[in-house]
Amino acid sequence: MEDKNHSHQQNQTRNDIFMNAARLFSEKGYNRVSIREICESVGVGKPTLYYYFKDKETLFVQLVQEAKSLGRALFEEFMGKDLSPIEKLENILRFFQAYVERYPVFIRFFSQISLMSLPESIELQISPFKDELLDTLQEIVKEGQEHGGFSHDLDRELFALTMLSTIKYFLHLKSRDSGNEFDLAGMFDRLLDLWKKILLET
Amino acid sequence: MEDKNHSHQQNQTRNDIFMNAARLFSEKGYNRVSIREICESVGVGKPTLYYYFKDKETLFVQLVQEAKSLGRALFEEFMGKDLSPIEKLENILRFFQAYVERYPVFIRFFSQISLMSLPESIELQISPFKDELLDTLQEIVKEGQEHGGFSHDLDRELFALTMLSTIKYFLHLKSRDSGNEFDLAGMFDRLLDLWKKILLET
Amino acid sequence: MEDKNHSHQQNQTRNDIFMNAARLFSEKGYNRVSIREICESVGVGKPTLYYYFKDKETLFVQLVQEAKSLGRALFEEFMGKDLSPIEKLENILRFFQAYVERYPVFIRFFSQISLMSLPESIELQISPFKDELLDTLQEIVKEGQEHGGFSHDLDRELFALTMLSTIKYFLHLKSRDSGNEFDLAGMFDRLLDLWKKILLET
Amino acid sequence: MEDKNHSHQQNQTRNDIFMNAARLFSEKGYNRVSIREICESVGVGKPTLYYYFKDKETLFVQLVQEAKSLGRALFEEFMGKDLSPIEKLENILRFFQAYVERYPVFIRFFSQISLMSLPESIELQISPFKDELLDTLQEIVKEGQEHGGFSHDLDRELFALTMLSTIKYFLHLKSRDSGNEFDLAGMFDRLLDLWKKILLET
DNA sequence: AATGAATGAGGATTCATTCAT
DNA sequence: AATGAATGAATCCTCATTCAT
Repeated sequence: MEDKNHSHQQNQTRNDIFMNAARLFSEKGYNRVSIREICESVGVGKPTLYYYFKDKETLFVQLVQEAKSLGRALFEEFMGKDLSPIEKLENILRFFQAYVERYPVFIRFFSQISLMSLPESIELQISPFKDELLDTLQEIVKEGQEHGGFSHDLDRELFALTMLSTIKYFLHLKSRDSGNEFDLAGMFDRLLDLWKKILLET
Repeated sequence: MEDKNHSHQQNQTRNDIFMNAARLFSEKGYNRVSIREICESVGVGKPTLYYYFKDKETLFVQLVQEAKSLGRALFEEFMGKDLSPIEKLENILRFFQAYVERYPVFIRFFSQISLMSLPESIELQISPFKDELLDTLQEIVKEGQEHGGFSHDLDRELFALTMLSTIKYFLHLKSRDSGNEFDLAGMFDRLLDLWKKILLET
Repeated sequence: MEDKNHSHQQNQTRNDIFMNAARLFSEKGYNRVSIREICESVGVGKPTLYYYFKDKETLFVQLVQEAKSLGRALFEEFMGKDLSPIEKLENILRFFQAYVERYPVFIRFFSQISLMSLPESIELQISPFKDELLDTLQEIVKEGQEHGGFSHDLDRELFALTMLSTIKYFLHLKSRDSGNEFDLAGMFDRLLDLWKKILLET
Repeated sequence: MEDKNHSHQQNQTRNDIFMNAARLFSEKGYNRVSIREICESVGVGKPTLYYYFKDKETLFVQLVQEAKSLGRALFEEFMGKDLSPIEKLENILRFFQAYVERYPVFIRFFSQISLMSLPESIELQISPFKDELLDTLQEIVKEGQEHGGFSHDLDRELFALTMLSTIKYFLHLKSRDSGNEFDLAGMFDRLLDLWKKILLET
């Protein structure tokens, strides 16, 4: 039990740094958050941060990886095997909703990443991740066209891109919505209706 | 004559600073471009920059305003009075194409703006501009539904948003496309086809 | 039994720190070796080092004293009572050869000491040791002049200094000779020949 | 005239930094002198130093080059063409005396260089300089043996090394002699006498 | 005997900005 | 209209050292 406590305490500081950094980065971007600022927000000295993270860059990259990893894990929960294409699209939107609710800090952080002006060294480490979602969306549409009743004369690639950009835009809006006025769930419902109308031919 | 020369020279330096700053900001973001870097790229001393621009912030804001203003002027050229809704949508895409071709630096800069992590002070000055385009798009769709043959049971607001985010996303991709491999014109053609198919009911 | 083991283990760690510190200091100088570096090279935590040594300074000074003390012990082996002055000179060179072979780390360390830029506090503790060798050399030459057949009109003090600086220079060269290309023994033989030629008048 | 003043003022600060840095480095070694310390000793802010010198390393390397270059220039003055080997040796010693008198700061700095523990990057830039003097000394002895009446059965290489190390040792002593108690000139006179006695066979 | 976690002080360097000229 | 020189404040990061366990 003592061991657990110990290990818990250990992770506590590290986690505090982690979460505060995520929040600050998502609020102000990489360059405008200083190590000092992070440390002050946590209430530790600078060397403590450097005890847990090699440097600012590493901290940031680990943050990205963590956000991705949590996202992927959550995504799995929503991606059952035997779903119809429409259900899959629905679940993708539900997944983002859930992500937003469960990790509000990370979604802001995550939705900002692609938009931040980052040091080149970081971009290189992050870029490989980019837009697996686009592939997923395309495949769903393809599947839908093949045996899901989706309209055949629809530009598959382009429509997937449209869906992707819209989702991202909504997440972007939500992440900037400090007063919780933006009803993401409602917007996603309407979005799904729109997609259905477009995709399903009569 | 001397005066003119003088004044021309004056504008020349100012303009050099302006354009180099635009290029650098669009390439690397606000925070990662230093005054020194801008001055070196122009070949003048730092006080020269401060002679023309109050400070870094002012330089940036003026840049935004200039890009907006040029954009608006160009937009007028494409927005004739007696156009059908579809033609209007087509022209909006043509306008962006033209903007990209005519002001390649500014489009990159402009497309970065919303994405940059900016000091709060700047954010406040810029935000009022945001997304007049969304209104325009909504009105076109509305007009189309009223007397343009557009599908009536389409979520107007949402579809406009979809269009907006897709355009932005394409401009974003184009602005990051260093090797000129991204065929914006072709994509816009396909996009217009897609929109037509969706909007025009049979 | 357990106690002995215990105590042995204790000395082992202490000794590991000691030797690694000696090596690192001799390779890079006092300031450029960090406590972290020493600890990492040994594979212990920093507090362990501080358990055995009060601080960096103390560690260094103890290192100097140890090197000196080992040197002195070895020196005694080479300084028999009934040696002729020439034999004494020869044995001094042999002593340094032996020191180099037996304590390669310490000789590097030792030869660096006088050259390192050290904190004042350390300098004060070390300086008293300086150059007992010079006195020894002078006395040998004096003895040789008095009843060893050494040339009488030789500047005793100065020649001793010449001998000292040459020995030191050779040790310095040897200590920097990573590839083991420098033949110290051979050089010392030649050096002894030279000295004989100079000291012994025909 | 104004221009000269201007340029003088300009060089004044730079030179102040230069000389203070030389003094501090020679007193305490590279690592233990901080940029802050140099700036405080001159009375300027840190950015001023960085205005004149790229970084600490560059400052140091330029210092070395300057000391070397001044040394070489002075050396030329002492190395006439038609000198006898003995006169050449004498002049080498006189040259060092002159150097010490004319550039007391630099001699300390210069004599310390080889002894300092420097960052590897600096050592690489400096090492090419090493010990042209040894070659010079060897050639003089060779010349003396061939037609200067120097003893033929003297180990040429070794004796040159002996001379070199002794000179260096004296300069080292002088550079550490804060109270000006060490009579370098007198020592050099005695040294020359010793060398003559050894080199010139009867 | 040894450790994980934390610290305060200080390191070199760069920033946007301004002065006198 | 333009410059060389200077600055205060901030940047990221590392140091030797220590506390509680």
